[in-house]
Amino acid sequence: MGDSFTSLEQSGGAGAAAPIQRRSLHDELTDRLRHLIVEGDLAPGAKVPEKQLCERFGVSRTPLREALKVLASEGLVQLRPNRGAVVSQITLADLEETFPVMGALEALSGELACARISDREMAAVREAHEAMVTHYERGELAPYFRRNQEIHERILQAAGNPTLTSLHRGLTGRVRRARYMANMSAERWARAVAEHEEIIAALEARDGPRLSRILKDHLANKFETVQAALLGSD
Amino acid sequence: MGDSFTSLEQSGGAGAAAPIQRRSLHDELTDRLRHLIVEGDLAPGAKVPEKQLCERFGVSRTPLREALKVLASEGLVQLRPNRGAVVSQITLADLEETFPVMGALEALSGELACARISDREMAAVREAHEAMVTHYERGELAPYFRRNQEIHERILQAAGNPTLTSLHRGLTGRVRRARYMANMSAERWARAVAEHEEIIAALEARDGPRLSRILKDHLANKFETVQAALLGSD
DNA sequence: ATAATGCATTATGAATGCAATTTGAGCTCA
DNA sequence: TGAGCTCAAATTGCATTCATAATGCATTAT
Repeated sequence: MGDSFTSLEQSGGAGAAAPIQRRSLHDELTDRLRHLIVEGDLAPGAKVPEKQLCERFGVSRTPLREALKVLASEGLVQLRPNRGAVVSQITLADLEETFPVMGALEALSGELACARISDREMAAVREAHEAMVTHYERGELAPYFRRNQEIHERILQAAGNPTLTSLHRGLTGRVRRARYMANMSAERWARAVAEHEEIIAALEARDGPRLSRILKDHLANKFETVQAALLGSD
Repeated sequence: MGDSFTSLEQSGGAGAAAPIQRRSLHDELTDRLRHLIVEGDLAPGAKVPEKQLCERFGVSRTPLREALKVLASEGLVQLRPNRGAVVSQITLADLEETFPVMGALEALSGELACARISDREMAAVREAHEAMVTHYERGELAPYFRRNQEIHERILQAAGNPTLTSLHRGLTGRVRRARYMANMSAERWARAVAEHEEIIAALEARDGPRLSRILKDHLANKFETVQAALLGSD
């Protein structure tokens, strides 16, 4: 899947000699649609009306349909022959099978990161962690989640395995759509922060196996949190 | 891998009541092209000539191009703006980052399988294992590999996690193209078989953590085998 | 002879057109 | 009333067409 995530890297401070950035429409559209879906602007279960979207983006159906095929291969939409695309629902069962996989991937990322992380990267993780804790103490949920996510992304980055990053990113996209974060109990939140303290400690100690274990458990706990939030019983 | 067998299933013994199999062209094409690439009929690095393929399959460029977009998102081809698609090369570095991820996924599959595998599934795995050992003893490489693969597929199946299966399948497709299996030393082969004995033992004992560890190591060793084969030094 | 330039050919990206399928409003008839 | 049918409108899948960029080749200049 997403070996197509290098968008940030390319635009680096190159001067006038840099190759002109030319993106194809379908590529651009794929990103835009993915964004619409992951961010919930297109509700799960909703039909994806080709015509409307074409008008909205000012393109013809061809590139839009190409984009839909790609999103279907990522599992974000489902294509029903002759009946158009629908934004795929994300069920509790989906999450139940997604989280262990994310756990396995993050565990690996932790192990690899311990072996390869640079001091600079470590400092960035630590900084994100401290910012996250501050947000936690202030009860700022959204910024907390952003920092939280940043930490996991930085660890993945430090692992230096694009395949791993790309698979993880795909799963994150799916999960993100569940929008569970609204209600998380104080207890669970505290526990998550405590786990993050452990993550940082293991990473600073470059203790791969330990970080691996912690991350796996962290994801398992996160799933329980999500489950509780979705069941509305926590 | 598995996606390449779906062509058989369709025509299989489905009864008259089975829903009529209506696949869209782009879907069918995606599978066919993927097959061509994974099986090496389209060589890595080769350009993908739209026109020729259109004639070959008797379709217009639209569905073919849709299929190419999907394959690009799977990493099997690269789309160069305005310059067409090329079958992506698989380098040693690619394998080096792919195998740990496969290892993590297989490790998870082992853990899940231990918790969920049925007696019937276990019997099938054991049967495949015994057949594989027989092929090993007879020095029949290709059938050995088929059975080998079957075992890992069955374990994945028993894990009951489609997301996991799907990610693993994607990586298998990439790796398969390396075509390393031709030359494997007697020593490495023996070791692989010994590891498989351990796999079966752990699975029969339903010892998830142990199977997990074995599978991870198994994949790491497999990577070494591949590496040795590709470097021609073993 | 070699390298650079301009032009014709070809391939690609996207829009449009058309046939097939689905959808659903209105109608029939129990 | 409502279950089933009919047919028009809308939607979809694919083919075709059109515009633009890349490639190959002959020509020219050095």
